[in-house]
Amino acid sequence: MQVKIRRIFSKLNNHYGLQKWWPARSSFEVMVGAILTQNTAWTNVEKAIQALRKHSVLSPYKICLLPHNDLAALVRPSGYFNQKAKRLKILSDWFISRGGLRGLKKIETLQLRSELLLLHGIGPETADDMLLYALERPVFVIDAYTRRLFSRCGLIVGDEGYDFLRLSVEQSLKSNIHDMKEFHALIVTHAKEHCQKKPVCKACALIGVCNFYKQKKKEAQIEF
DNA sequence: ACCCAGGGTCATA
DNA sequence: TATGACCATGGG
Repeated sequence: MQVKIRRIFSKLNNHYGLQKWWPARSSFEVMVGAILTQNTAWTNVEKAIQALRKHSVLSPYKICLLPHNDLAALVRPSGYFNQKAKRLKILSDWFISRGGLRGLKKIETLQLRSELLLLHGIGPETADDMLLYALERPVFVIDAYTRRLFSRCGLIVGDEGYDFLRLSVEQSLKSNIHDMKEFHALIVTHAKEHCQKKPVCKACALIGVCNFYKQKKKEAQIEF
């Protein structure tokens, strides 16, 4: 398991190269993006971020002060705009109450993670996005792509818990923050470019990562 | 016209 | 605990 995970990381890394995630201008923007991208295409998130920037409200203080309807209108392109407007306000309120970025840096990783998970609208993946990419903590992000890839590679059955997968990757990469940032980014890049809506994933075969193929909407798995 | 996207919450059984 | 409904826009 550990060896296979490292092998997948290595192959993706050799093929796609450095990813340099997360695309954002500040830690707070990473957190905003993490909420906005929930079950949403990143291209839509970019439009929402641009709108927030254009109106100069991409800060926790501005978001707290902005009326709900105005905020919802700005994040409209990212979908679920009513939910996400509320979640952004909850995040901003917490961000300020914990002393901003300076305050957050003083908090232990596990404490930070449990606090994030208590916020309404922030689940495991969103919290871990924030911890890894905004707060530089050694926490890996498990998303639907990771599960799918690992499943196709025969590493997992599919019903493993979130934390089991997260800890498995964290151990495999020896809690190296840079590698964890890259690995998650590589998995997303790979999935977006080659594993969607194609009968045969040429990249998987080329890279030798998962060699999956589809048959009439049903996936078939080949041994890794 | 349908399917999916870098999830999470809530109600029900 | 395990499914299903719901949230909503934009691109393929």
